[in-house]
Amino acid sequence: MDNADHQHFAWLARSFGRTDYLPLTPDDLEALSSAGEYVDKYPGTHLFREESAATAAFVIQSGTVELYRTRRDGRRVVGRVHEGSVIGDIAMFQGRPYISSARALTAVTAFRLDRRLLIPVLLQHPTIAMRWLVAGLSQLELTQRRVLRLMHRTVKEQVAEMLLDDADAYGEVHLSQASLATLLGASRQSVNEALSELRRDGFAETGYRVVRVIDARGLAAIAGRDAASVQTGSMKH
Amino acid sequence: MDNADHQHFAWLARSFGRTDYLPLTPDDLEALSSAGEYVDKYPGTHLFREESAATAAFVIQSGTVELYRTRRDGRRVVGRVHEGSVIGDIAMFQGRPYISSARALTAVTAFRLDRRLLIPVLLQHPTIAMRWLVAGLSQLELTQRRVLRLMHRTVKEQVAEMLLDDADAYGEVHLSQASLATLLGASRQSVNEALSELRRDGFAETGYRVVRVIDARGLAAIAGRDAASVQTGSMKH
DNA sequence: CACTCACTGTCGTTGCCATGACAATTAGGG
DNA sequence: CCCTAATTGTCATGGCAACGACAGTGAGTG
Repeated sequence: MDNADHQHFAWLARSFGRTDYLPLTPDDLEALSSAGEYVDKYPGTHLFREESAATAAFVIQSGTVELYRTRRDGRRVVGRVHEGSVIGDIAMFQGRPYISSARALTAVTAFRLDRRLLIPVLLQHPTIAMRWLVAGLSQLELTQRRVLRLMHRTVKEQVAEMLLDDADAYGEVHLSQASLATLLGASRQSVNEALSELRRDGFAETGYRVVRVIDARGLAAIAGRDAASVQTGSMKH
Repeated sequence: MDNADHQHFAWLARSFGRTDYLPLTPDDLEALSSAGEYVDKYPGTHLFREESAATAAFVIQSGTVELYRTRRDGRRVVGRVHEGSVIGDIAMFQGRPYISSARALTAVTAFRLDRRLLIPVLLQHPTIAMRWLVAGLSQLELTQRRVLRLMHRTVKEQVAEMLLDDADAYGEVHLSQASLATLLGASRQSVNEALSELRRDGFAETGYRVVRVIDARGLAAIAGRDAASVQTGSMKH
């Protein structure tokens, strides 16, 4: 497992955990109800583990799931997902192993869609299958575009862009600086250096495994975006 | 249109023109025959143009098609495709504009699959639709992995890898150094510098709009497929 | 056969960032 | 409540590549 592959998997796992990737509606789930069942997970237990065969996809109903990958030098958390998210679906469709592990952080209820049961049902509901797969295509393309947008910019610009894209509802990004560095393909030291400057200039605050966005407009300026595309909701006064 | 987007589109166009992306079999085409018709194109005429609505996908039956993108500073050829290739399909499924222009270089016969006719037929043949879309997903993922594999290596290593991956049956890559630079996200000068060294060491020859692979093994060694040079440098992150 | 445009080939300068080394701080388990 | 592992914070060094500038060469056109 070399570094580029690790980065690839980290992005994919993170990408498909995003709140804007919600390929299935409640109506869809209703139609697919015969292809799976509800499962309850205690905190700390796994929905699936990386490298194992992707026999099922999961739709989170309630609770929080942590996505991470393991390497020689330890775990790297790549993201957290909540209700509505669909995880493990792309690996399942491709018949590949899961690209990340998924572990319940809180008590979790999920709808488990078993591959063997799901495929025949999808063949009876081809519109759902096509919407789902097209959503996956779009998400993959978006991810690639994000990666390429980050490629040839300074680490400071990359960090600023990353913070804007990945901040949660409280303006916080719950990733270690090492995880950020992995996603950006930069060194931990450079990320730290960039965060130091952002902190000094009052754009962000840093803590243990967390970065808080303070001034989204300032970050957007650094990231080289036009201010119109900032997603904070507090933009319009 | 900024540079990262251009690079993104160039990779996608190139990716889906690859000989290993052949999502449809002759049997599939037989089943889909009512969704389109054969079209003949004279050399120099276009199958489709970038930015226009993707109303159809094309399956090349015979002849050579050139894929290129246009920028302020001129055309950039991103690849050439031959019989069996399916082009324009991903944009069509997503309902997005074409990401590149496709122009016949020789006399070309293609099967044109019109979106409005195709979708209903695919809903009657959901297995074909699912295979097609899953092939698209895999191709996109492969592309992203290729991009990330190239990211944190020297330009010389990137060029070596690119030549190996993209050489045709005669060991030739028909791209200008500027096009290579765009795909790699490097400067034209650096690509030229790298090619100079490869030429000096007898691994490749360069000409006008063409690079010939002379010593594939030597290039493979430079591309970092030996464990020594790559692994040590990428341990830490 | 001019003439133009696109492309190749080179040279300095400048600056960003990977790397290694090490101290300080925080979490979480026993 | 200690103790270890994980994480953050900082510095010096060296190397690669972007950038600007410009000369030389190939290809197509009228």
